[in-house]
Amino acid sequence: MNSWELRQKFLLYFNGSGHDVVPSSSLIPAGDPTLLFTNAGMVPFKDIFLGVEKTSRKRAVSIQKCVRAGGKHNDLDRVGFTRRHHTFFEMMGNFSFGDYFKREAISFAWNFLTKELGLDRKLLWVTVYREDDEAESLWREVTDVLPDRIVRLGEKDNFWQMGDTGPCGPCSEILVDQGERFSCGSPECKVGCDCDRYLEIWNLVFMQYDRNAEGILSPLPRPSIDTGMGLERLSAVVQQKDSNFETDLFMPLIRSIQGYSRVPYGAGEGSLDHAYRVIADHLRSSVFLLHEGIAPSNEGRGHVLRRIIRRALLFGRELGLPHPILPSLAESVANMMEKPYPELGTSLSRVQDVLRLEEGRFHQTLESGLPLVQDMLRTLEKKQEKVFPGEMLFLLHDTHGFPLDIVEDAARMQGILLDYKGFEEKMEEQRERGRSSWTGKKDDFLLPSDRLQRAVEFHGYEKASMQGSVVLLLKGKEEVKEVHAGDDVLVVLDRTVFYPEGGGQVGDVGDLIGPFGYIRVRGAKKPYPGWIVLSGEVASGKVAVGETVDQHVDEEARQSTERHHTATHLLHAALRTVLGEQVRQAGSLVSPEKLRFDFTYPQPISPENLLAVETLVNGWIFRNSAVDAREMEKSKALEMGALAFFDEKYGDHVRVVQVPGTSVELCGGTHVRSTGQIGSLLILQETGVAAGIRRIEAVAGPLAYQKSVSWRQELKDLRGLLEPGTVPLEEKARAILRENATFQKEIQSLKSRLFSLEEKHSRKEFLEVGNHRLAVVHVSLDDPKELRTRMDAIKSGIPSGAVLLIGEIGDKLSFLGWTSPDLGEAFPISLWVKTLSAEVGGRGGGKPSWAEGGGPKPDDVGSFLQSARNRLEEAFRSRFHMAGPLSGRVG
RNA sequence: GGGGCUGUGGCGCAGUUGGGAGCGCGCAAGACUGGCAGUCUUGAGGUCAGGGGUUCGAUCCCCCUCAGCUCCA
Repeated sequence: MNSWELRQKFLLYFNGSGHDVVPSSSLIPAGDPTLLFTNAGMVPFKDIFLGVEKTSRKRAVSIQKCVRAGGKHNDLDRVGFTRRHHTFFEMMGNFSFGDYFKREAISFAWNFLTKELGLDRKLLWVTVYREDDEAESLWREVTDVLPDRIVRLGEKDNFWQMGDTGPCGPCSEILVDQGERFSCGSPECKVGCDCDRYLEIWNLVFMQYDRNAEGILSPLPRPSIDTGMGLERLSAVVQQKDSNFETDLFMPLIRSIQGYSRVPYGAGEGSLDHAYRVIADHLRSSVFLLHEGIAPSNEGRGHVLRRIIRRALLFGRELGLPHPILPSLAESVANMMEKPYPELGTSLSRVQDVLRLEEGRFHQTLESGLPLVQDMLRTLEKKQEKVFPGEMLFLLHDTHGFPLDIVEDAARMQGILLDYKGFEEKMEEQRERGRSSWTGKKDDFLLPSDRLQRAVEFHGYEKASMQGSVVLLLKGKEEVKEVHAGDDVLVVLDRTVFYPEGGGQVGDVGDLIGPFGYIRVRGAKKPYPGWIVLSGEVASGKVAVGETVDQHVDEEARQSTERHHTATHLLHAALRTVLGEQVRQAGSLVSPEKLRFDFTYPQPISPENLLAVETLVNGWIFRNSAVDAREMEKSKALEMGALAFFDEKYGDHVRVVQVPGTSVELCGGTHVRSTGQIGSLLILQETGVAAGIRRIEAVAGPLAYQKSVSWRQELKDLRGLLEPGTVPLEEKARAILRENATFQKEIQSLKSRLFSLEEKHSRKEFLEVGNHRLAVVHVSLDDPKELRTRMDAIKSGIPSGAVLLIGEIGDKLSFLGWTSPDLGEAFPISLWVKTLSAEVGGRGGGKPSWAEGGGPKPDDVGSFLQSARNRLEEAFRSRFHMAGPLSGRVG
């Protein structure tokens, strides 16, 4: 029986007994920031069991896709090395919400296994909770389980709870005896043993208690049922396979992988079978996670995904798989899962793109890191050392993102150990740096949160000015009763129109006008929930606690901020429309000057897409839709599909800002009344801020207009300068650049011809000693590089000899010396360059046969040159008169 | 938010006491070869990411900006 038939049978069986078939929900748990991924079949029903969500549904059946990886207890490392561990799996389950209880649950499960699937009851065992007599007697009553096959176990195995408090209860498991050969061999081996012999296939949870904070259990009014049976395990049992990986849920994929490797897959027996299993498992989870819009990144879910993908690639190396390999294997997954999950096909090409990108990135990482590892290992070998330094490990990890597993593998072959302790120390330093830079910014607020009896009322959504009375005053860090002109102050009013910094929106600025003085407000913050603290400076007079002040928010700044804030929401929606749902807000800054929006996306946004986003936003602005902002219950907001982010905390009542048909977000900020007020949006730049996170900066309203005016002016000025006539400006500019390049080259070649002509005329002035020639040439220059061109011209006429070029440029002298290769040793010109440079107060040096130097021009250039020439000639003459047989003075 | 690394012909990369910008592939022309594959010769192609500083002189050292990678928060 293949897995597809198994799915059908399961759903049909329970549907036939009154269960609604509920399709698998997303791998990203909706509205549950505590959970990284959906990791059990009951996750979508959690709120029902907790009593938070009301439903008319009494019974449900589902096959829920799940991911277990990352988080606290993560056994990612074990996947592939056991028969049963997976990162991605499917959980079949039937659920009762206060409807049937133990009797039916037991009966349904037993009947399905023995009657529907025809499993032999002689192979089945049952466990119940130590104190659950009811369950044991029910097993005896409603099933024909063999009497000696019921085992009682303790809380560890057979008591289930969701959290420290809340619904919980005993559970009961059905196990399959796989036979002697799966046993660990211990004489103690029996049900409950960790080995593979007794395989748990179905867990029936009897939710019957509610545990309160003190740990006391009280009976639930409406006990419920939650069961879970892994599709992979059941398939292995039904298909009589030794491991989950041999079933039709994995084998097509494993065979695809095999097509790319020379290493055969040995059905659990081969030496590299674990690599096959890791890759197959990880591909399943990667494809499903990517399908959900999760992108590989450095944090949270994306980080887990990246680790999974990279781990698959790591094992791909063991099998010698080619690159890129993941995109084609992803297709195998999509094909294999086509029947239950046809939607995989629609996202396949996007999934493949991301995989290709990530694979390439990983490859790059390896290529940059591997040489470093090899070098280090060679060095260690030379030094006969056996420990790979932690500092190097840290460098590999921190700078190159290099997987340490690979280092360990490579090191092991030389018997070298890794200094993980040193690595951890470096890592801790890094963490400390991060922490201190973080908390260092946080200015601590001195007063305790209960210093304020009543929460500050916020009226900034409706108006920009109102009265309020002064409740607290701080001068610097000290609480005072009265503040005076020039003081830096913090002010708390009983009610305020000043928006406190939050949700990315900066705090308002404005004025407080009291009876005896006024304060210029620079910003507002929210040090604790319910507090709003204004900061500013007393501009004149004095202000005291208890006084009533007129508050005025700077409306121009506020309006500009509001335009930017609403524009941010539109931008977010447009990005999701153009680039896809994987775009997720990763940070935002909304100020009067501009908006800055960070979001997850794996690569730079193409100019076309950026334009498309900008056009879309402006279209929405011109449509002038009303912006609706109101408070409502959180559950209702989520039902509307409001975008909420996991790093934000919201109470039961939330504020929802909606542009009908375009954008719905939970947001506490202030907004324009209708999109038309934004005027227009102009994207200024798109940049990267970290791997996988892009940043867009933009301006709206008058600022956008001003910006475009200044761009127009720049263009106009350029046109005025370049005078393109009817030719497009860019083309004109290119033409000028091209022309310029040609001129440069022509000048170069003209100069070198000129220099070689000059050189021919002056050749007769060269000093000749035997076959050797010496030239000391003085020239004036515009560009120090010209010396080289001149040198080329001169030395081409000197087969053997030396040249010293002295260039005058501005108020400096510049020397360039050359000797032919045969004289390099005999007459090292570098010494002369060095000496002469020092004489004029500069420095110089180089190789014996080629040296440069220079310094400030001496007062009497003429006599310096003369002296230099004389000394050089003298040295040259004496050197070669004595040395050479060609000196002409033989005998 | 805070660190680390990288940026050199179209592509992949070298380039240490700071002293003439290089290699491989690709491209163009020519030669060898019966043809192909190939070999050889010659050549074109560079704001050394951009800007500033130190210096007689900067691809190299220092500072800033931009881009990419990466770790921490």
